[in-house]
Amino acid sequence: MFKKAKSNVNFAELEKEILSFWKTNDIFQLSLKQREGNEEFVFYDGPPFATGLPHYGHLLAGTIKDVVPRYQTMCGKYVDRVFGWDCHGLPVENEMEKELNITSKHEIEEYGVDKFNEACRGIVQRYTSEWETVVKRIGRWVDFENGYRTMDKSYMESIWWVFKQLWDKKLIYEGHKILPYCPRCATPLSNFEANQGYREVSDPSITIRFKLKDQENTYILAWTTTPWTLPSNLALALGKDIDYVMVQDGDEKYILAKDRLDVYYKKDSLPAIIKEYKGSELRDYRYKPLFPYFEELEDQGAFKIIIGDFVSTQDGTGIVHIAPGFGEDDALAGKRNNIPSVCPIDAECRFTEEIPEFKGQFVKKADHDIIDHLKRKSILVHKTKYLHNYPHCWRCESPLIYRAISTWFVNVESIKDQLLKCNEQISWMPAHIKNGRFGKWLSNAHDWAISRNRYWGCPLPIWKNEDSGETICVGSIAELKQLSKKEVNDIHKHFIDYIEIKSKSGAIFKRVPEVLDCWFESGSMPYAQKHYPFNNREWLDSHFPADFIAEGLDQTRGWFYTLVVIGGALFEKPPFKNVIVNGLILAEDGRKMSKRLKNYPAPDYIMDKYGADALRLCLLSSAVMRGEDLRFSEKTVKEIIRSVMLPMWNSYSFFVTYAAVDNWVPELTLEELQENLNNPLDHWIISQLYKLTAAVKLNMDEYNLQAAAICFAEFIDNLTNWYIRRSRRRFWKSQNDSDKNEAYHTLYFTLITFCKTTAPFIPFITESIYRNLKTPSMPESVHLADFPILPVTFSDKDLDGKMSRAIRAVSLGRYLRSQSGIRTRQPLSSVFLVSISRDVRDDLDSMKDVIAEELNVKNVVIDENEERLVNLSAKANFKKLGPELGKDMKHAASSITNLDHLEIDELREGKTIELSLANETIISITLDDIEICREEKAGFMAANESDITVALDFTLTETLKLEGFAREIVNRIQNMRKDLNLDVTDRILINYTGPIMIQKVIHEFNSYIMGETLATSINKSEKNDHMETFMIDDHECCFAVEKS
RNA sequence: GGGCGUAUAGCUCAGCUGGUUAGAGUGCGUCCCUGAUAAGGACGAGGUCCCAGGUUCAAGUCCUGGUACGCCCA
Repeated sequence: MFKKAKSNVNFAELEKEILSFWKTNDIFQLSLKQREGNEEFVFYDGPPFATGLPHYGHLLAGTIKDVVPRYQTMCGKYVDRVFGWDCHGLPVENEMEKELNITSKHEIEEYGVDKFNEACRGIVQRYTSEWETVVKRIGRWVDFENGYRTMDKSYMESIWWVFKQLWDKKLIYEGHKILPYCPRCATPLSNFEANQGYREVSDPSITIRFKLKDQENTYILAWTTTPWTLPSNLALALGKDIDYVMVQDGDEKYILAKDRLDVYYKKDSLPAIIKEYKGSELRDYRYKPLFPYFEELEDQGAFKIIIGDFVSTQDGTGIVHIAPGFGEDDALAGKRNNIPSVCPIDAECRFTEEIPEFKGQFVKKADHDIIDHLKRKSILVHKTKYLHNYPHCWRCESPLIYRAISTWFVNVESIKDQLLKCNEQISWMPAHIKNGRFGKWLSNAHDWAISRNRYWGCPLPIWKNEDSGETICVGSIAELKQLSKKEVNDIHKHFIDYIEIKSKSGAIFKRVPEVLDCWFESGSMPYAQKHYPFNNREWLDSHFPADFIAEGLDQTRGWFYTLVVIGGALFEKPPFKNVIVNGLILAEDGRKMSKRLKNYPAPDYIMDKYGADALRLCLLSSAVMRGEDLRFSEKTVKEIIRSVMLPMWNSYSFFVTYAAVDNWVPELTLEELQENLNNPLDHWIISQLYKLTAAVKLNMDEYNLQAAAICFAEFIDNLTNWYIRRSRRRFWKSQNDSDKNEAYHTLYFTLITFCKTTAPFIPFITESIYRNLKTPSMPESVHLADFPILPVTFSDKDLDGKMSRAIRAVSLGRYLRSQSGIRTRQPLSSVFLVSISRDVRDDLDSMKDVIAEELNVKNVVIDENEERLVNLSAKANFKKLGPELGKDMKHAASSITNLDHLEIDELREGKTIELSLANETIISITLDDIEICREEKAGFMAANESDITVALDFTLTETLKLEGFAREIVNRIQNMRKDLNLDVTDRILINYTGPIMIQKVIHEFNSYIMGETLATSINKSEKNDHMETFMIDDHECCFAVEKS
């Protein structure tokens, strides 16, 4: 016996009950246990930063990370799901600094690195309970208890192992490189960190003049947006093929790009051009340094004109000031031209004593003073503001400085081919990421700067002898113990910086101060999460690469990249086989979601109001599953409630209502049922069910979650608005005949199978429905069931076609009724279904009953003589004729349009017709070469769509009219039943008053009315207060209904 | 400046390898139906398929060049 379902369901409440059911009964654990020993489906969970609360992006990725494992589990796989936390790095340090009211590295060291790091350790778990709450609320099943943390000793030791592997493969080196550097955090950032903070800023844009040596009053005009780099200027770069001019401006001569003249001079006062050159002609010209600080470097090749391919005439003067210590182009050009490099700034980007005039000033702040200085010396010729995108520190928002830094690198460029090969083996969703965004990024990969001059992170396991520069790389804690002869329990910076290694010769090695980029740590996750290879040595053989990972588009240069670099370098394999890359969730206004702007509804609010299922399905049905942006709005969640959740619930509620009335229980299996189906409606919905399950499986196996999810609404629509609508009466028949039993079975299995199919997507509502519908022999949770794979014999394409023709005929009939103004409740004598096609006629004939009932007509007349109702014309079949005729196509099309009725008939009889075209070509055509168009004849009540024409006989006989009245009366009484909240099985007593006409109807259709409304009596009485008054056509009548 | 993606109805989006009235849902208007439904059905209005060239008998679809937006990198 099934419990009745609440008709006013509250999904959020229902979900909370399900959550507690899962928890109490340990369903997640059971779902794993049930598959123990089966083939594994390996999933890696990318660790979020342990600081900050989860937002929609996390919910989205979390949903994907839930749907796929649930599906794979239902398909029989064992899917371990372990949560992870990214605990190290600047995000945490930053949070701690704020809390300690500290703003510089200097202050951290004063405070004490040990205290600082321990404080960091203390706060990383601050939000874990909030995370757990939200992740669980959205319905995600994942193991929190055994989650990995990048700060755990075991995890860190594996990182050392990874590092040592790279070291042994000679993929780690120390180098100087121009890197984005945060002056506040006093650390270089990786390039992909730098770009997280691009923002439009206004910088000074100045043009300055460099006096050429050996030439009277002649200046080169150069341009820069970083005045503070001018003291470090060591060269000027020109484009080889760019045209430059020397112009006379008063007493002075200036050199600049020809294309830039009109920017510096007004059109009507262009200066005289004295000379023109290509850039290459000016190579090696020498100029006088602007500042005296590095004058001596002239002997080493500085202060001359060089050629650079990066020079353009887009901005400035077409002449670029080169400070090799402060720009990637600059450094490279300097190296090529044997120009030395200077970098006169300290760790916090303040000028050193090399620049005495500005010593101690933060470089960006010194811009102003430097400009002033240049002005006084008459070096400055032009000054304005320049708006451009400039990178900022992604944590503290300081503008970054590009500067030469000593850094440890992974030599990614040397293994690039390897990595590209790995990428070939990865299947990306959406596919274009593979050779697009990710592939392109990989082919342009630079060496990866992995050291950070910070504190809270996994230390680089490198010990260095200051004098000789020799280095030792340590690959494990045991190795460190052995080399140092010290006890080691924790390998965070503040524990191991004091540990020294003494070589046999007595040389002392000290650890280098840097810690690792936290992306190196998360990229080591496949190994470190299980403390590989120190533990679980064999584990990796069967758990690498992962079958599946999923993260956002922003991880292209993040986790996806670091996983591939490390996996590729270590094992020459891609670390994952399939990846879903989700897009960004934007606010409804198309902008980023912003707490400050409050331009989006909080996830809690959405889940409390509509439930997690609706939110999940809303996300899963959208193109955000294919890496596109989603404008999220409450409306789209509501739409899911309307189109899927409610109709699904109502179908279920309908079923249990009647099953309870009849005490119905299933006796057959799905297979037995399928073999014994008689009613075409049942056959049809089972066939639709087959189509649904097959489509969901196909799309899930291709990781196309969106395509799978959008199938649900269509199925639900077919179920509610055709199957149940047309089958409704089959459930009321008072006797348990076999058709009724068949209907019950069909709807029952349809609901259960639908639940199983959609359970990975909407785990709550499906669980709730399934739990009520299941028989004792079925698993206690839908998530312990197998994903339904229906035998192909369930599919009946023939019937699908028949039904869709019937639906089309009905829709045409409804159209005719709406045109004529005769409502469906008014029975009509006949509908004419006309088609020239025998197949169509046969199909419609087999669906006669369904059509008659739906259109409320007494007779269905099938006919082939469509020409009585429609005019025929012909149109070329472009797809077929186009390739054959080529240029003649246009002429043929117009000749075909002119075919008359008789010619069309000839073609339909199978004859071939010769057409002579306007250009005198003769072609012969058959029926296949044309498409027949039909247009309803004026004056006839007919409607046509392709090969079906429908006409209705609108003649109303007295009997039909009376029956129409009877149905009106039934309708009014049913509405009253509903208003009284009567149960579907309640019997009623009817009293009425009305004119003679109504009395006649009630007399004649007495048993019909009573049967339809479950009335035990219907009596004429005096009008009283309990009665409701209705107008039926022009007849006023009153009814009173009470429960008998 | 470069890479990748997107651009179709008021809104959210479908549209397969090019084929002739460009679709759905929602919103709006009118009508209809209801022993499950918070629903449902029918019809109507609403489109220079971002722009400009090109290829082709035929372009929303392919090519080239632009524009706008998003993300990423300089």
